[in-house]
Amino acid sequence: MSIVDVSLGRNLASLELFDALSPAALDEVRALARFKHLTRNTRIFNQGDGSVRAHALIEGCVRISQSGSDGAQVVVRFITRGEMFGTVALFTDGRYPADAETLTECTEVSWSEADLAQLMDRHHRIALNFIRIIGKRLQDAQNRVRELATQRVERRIAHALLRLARRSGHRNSEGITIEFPLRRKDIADICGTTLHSASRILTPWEKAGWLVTRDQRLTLCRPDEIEQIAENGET
Amino acid sequence: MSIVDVSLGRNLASLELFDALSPAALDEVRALARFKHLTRNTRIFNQGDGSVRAHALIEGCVRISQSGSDGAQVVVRFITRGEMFGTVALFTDGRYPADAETLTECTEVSWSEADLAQLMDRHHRIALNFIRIIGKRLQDAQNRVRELATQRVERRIAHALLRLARRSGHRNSEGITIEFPLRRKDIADICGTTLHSASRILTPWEKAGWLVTRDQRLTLCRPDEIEQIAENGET
DNA sequence: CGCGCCCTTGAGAGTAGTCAAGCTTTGTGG
DNA sequence: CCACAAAGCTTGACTACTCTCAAGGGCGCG
Repeated sequence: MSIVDVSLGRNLASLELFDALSPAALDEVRALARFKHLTRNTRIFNQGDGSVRAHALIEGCVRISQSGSDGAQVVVRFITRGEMFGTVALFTDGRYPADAETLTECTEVSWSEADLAQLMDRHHRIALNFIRIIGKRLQDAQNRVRELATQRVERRIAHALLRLARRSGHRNSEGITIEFPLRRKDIADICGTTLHSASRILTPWEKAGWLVTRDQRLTLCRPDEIEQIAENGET
Repeated sequence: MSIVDVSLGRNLASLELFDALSPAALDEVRALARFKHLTRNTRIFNQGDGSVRAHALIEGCVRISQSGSDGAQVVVRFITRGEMFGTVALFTDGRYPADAETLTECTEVSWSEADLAQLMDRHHRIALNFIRIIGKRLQDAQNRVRELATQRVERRIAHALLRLARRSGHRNSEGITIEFPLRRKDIADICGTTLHSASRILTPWEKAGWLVTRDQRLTLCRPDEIEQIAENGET
């Protein structure tokens, strides 16, 4: 077993899907896994593609986005190290409902639908983990629906930034830096607004020193102020 | 076994969650089930309640709605005969994320979280069915996010009505009647708009003869016209 | 008959989208 | 290393969709 295998093996155990699995079971999981290294800005799958696989990210950042027949686009989710993606299509209609594209260099691992079904069959725990994961996603999605339906753009952006910071933020001397590259357009597509509105809202925040964009990375310097907006809808 | 038991037993087999289960397995399922009859406008559970159960509706209609801390409300989903509800909370945080209220007289059946886990453990098929069900819901939710983010109210209402008609519509001489009582406010809360906007949009459609409201039941007389609006965003 | 619930309609205001132009940063090739 | 192109961002002017506030009508029920 090479050094790479060892380290990947350890990483598999840290995926939520394989939480609390025995070493023997993990061996089986690893035997069926397909690892892949990807460069920046690579499509992993496209909306509508068949032959779906269950994916997990070992390292890097991936953007999941969905477009309607009219071309309008929303970002469904950002994926970071340790998270699963492409899971919605599994065991339902067998087509990816969204696109996945790498934002950085990535290492991903994936299993075919049939192999995953077999693993679940032999290790009941995996099925339960899977249920927990998509249950949480469903809650997230429903909260997002409520936000979109009831809150205004400024507040949605504040919420989105806080959520991203909480989930994938690194604390440093300036504040909390969100680890993946975010263009204004991405922020807009997360919040269901336009590039223009996003820009109009973020610029004053930058001017006020509440956040900084550098090299497409966002740092929240004053999360407290942004929290204010998220809560009250005003400064 | 009484006549009621027999008929309920048959009904259990028709629930998607217990699809393709052996008669023996269904017996186990039934043994752990708790049946309940409910009158109109009854709360089944409240947002935030603990000790969650897995629910399924044998007969009737239920509205699932969620409110934010500011009181704003959205309808998450309408449940009709044969569907599950209250599923999101299972195996995640153990609190209902929404309210459930009956819109008609109802018969529901439910299982405790522990009992369902045990059933899944013994009958792997149930877990797979469960995954399929919430996978589909997740897709629905994501599509809804996209609609809210990219489409205007009129189009969202058209889509919502068509979806409801497709899922719970009965064809008759006038058109397709949606089987549960829908107030204007409900339609608004489904589409993330206000009672006023919903009314302003629906009234012209009624005037044009595309739909009729009678006794809080909606009938789509001209689904083709509504389809037009859903597709093109114009008449 | 009066009250409550639901729906409709009008007027006005404001949020956010569209269109358009110019600026900054990044990347690439000479 | 510079020049130029491409991509991303900001900003202004304008428009319009949708919300808010307000008033009134219809219907059923006690």
